[in-house]
Amino acid sequence: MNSAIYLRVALDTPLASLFDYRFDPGVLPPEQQVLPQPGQLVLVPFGRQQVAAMVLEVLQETDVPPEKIRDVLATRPQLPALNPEWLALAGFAAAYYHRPAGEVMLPALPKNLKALKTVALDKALKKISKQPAQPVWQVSSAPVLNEEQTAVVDAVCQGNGFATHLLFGVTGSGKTEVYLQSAARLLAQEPDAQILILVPEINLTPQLENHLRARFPGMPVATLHSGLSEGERTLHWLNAHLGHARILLGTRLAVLASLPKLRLIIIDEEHDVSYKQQEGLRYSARDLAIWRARQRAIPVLLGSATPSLESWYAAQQGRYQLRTLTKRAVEDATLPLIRIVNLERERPSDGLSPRVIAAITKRLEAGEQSLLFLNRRGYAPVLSCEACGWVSPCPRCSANLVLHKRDHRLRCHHCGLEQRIPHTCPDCGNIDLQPLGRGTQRLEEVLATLFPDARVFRIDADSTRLKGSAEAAFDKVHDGEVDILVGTQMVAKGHDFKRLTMVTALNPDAALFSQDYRASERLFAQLMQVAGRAGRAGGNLTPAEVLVQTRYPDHPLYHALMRHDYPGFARDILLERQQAGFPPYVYQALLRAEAAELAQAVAFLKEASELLSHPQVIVHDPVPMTLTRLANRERAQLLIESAARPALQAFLREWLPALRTLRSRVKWSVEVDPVDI
DNA sequence: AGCACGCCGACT
DNA sequence: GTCGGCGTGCTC
Repeated sequence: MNSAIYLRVALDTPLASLFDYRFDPGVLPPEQQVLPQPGQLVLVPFGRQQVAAMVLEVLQETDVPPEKIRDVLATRPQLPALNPEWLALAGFAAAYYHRPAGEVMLPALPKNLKALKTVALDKALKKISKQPAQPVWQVSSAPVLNEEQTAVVDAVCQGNGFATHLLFGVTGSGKTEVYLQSAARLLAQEPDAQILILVPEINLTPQLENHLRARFPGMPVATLHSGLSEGERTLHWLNAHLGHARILLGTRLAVLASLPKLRLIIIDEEHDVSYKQQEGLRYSARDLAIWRARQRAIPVLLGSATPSLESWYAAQQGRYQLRTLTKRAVEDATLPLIRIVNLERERPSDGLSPRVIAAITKRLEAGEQSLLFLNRRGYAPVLSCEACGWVSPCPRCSANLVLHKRDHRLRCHHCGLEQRIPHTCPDCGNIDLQPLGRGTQRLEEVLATLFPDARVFRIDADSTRLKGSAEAAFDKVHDGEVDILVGTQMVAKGHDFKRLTMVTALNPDAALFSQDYRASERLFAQLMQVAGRAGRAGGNLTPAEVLVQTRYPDHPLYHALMRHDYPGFARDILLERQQAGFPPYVYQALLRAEAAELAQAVAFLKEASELLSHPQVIVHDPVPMTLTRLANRERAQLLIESAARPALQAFLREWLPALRTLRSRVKWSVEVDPVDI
């Protein structure tokens, strides 16, 4: 007879299996002797480490040989179990992206819950127990919605069960107000409902949080994003988990938060690439959010001025409900006039065409702001030797080192390598090395020379490296201490600059002919978004103007942009995608391999590609990645496609275990629904 | 992934 | 004679 009890747990390890441990209350302190339930955390020995584990099953017996079985070290009875719905969500994510369940579940929990010591957890729980049980909140006065907005709020709130609403509206059409009033109505109707609001990058878009706090005084709002301290993260996560927080505002990682009373999910800027995790578990927060809404039979509201083509296509097919806002909701505000500057005719000097210089001058005279958008940081993308053609290569990557003049460095934007700037050409000894091309630092320098009395300011990843400095930089622009703002895509997001009436995209052409078929979709979204920075306030200002400098003035993308015609652009691109057999008309997965030698990586992929076939799945030939060498590793990839998602999934379920049996020194990984190919 | 164990080259 | 290179194997 054997009366032992076993717990089957998930661990944060790449190993595909679950692990069984003996639960022996006799070895535990009295308060930890109660049997843990599925969804609860325990601590277990694993190898020579002690790790947190998620309980998935309580077992009376186990197949694991007795000599291997070890005892649970500690339990966490003070932490209520994650509910079966959450376990199912994490389980789905693990299965869909083909990673072990523990690799999804455990990283989704705050570190303080997983630590050996419980002091931080207990402290947070104590703090929460002192919060008012029934917080009193109200709704401060809200703008009256127009008809279109009202219809969306009605549809979202009155709908029964699961529905995906795609809220399509240009910048300034009042999407935020739809979010706020949908939230207000549901929270008023249901005393314990919770709402999840996802935003791309909370650090760059603090405005929604400010709006929420202003609109709902007293409302328990929790936030989750990478900028929180561990203490804050624990507190906010627990408030969501225990049902106290009524609104959870967060970045993509918040999609895996525990929200037992979740009633509505809102995804702002749903097309934004930052919803896709790009390392570790490469999940799409948008896709998981939609799965989660379906699971709970609740509505999900996706908002964008330039929806992802996946979402737009789903709306065309009727899988999503398209809700369009056609009017600018802000009084007086009009769409900015977008004009093309033909660089073949209007010759630029130092990257600035005469028309752009005139437009800046006009804003300076009017005391208004200009924004110059250049998606390339650093001083110049390469340093070159005109004598022999040498162009500052990165010794570790198949890329060039970028000149950062101010800190006298050459820097690789891919692997982070830094070098001093050489005085002579390493190849031929020539002393005349020239910066080639233009980055934001050089543009800043050019503008300072051209407009000596103007206050020129740059915002990019380099100028905002320190914590909090991005916010300070944006404040400076808001406070009118800047006349000409130079920025990368960082400035395209979220911020409304009240006195900004001119925006120029300096050099957007590169994306038109990129290898990556998604580049034009991203470019259109980016230009629409950056154009939306101009002229949001209306009033007594110069009419807003957006200039796009290009050598391809007849490109259809720019023509659609001038017409503010996302639907037209999307129609063209979808047709191209359909003809070329690209997503959303096919489903893809990518097998990536890296090794010291490219041939090893390719050989591994070749062998992998011959391992298995499936009638509905196409396995392409291995190819080197666009950036073949990264940090001295040679990389190649293999594309797998199918017109049917279940077929692709079935193939991967069989194929990946077989790949693991190929004993190879090559490091490999699989990505489902890749965005960068 | 960690973290062992394990067998071959350059140092005190 | 040891320190340490990373190949191979295991983690309930």
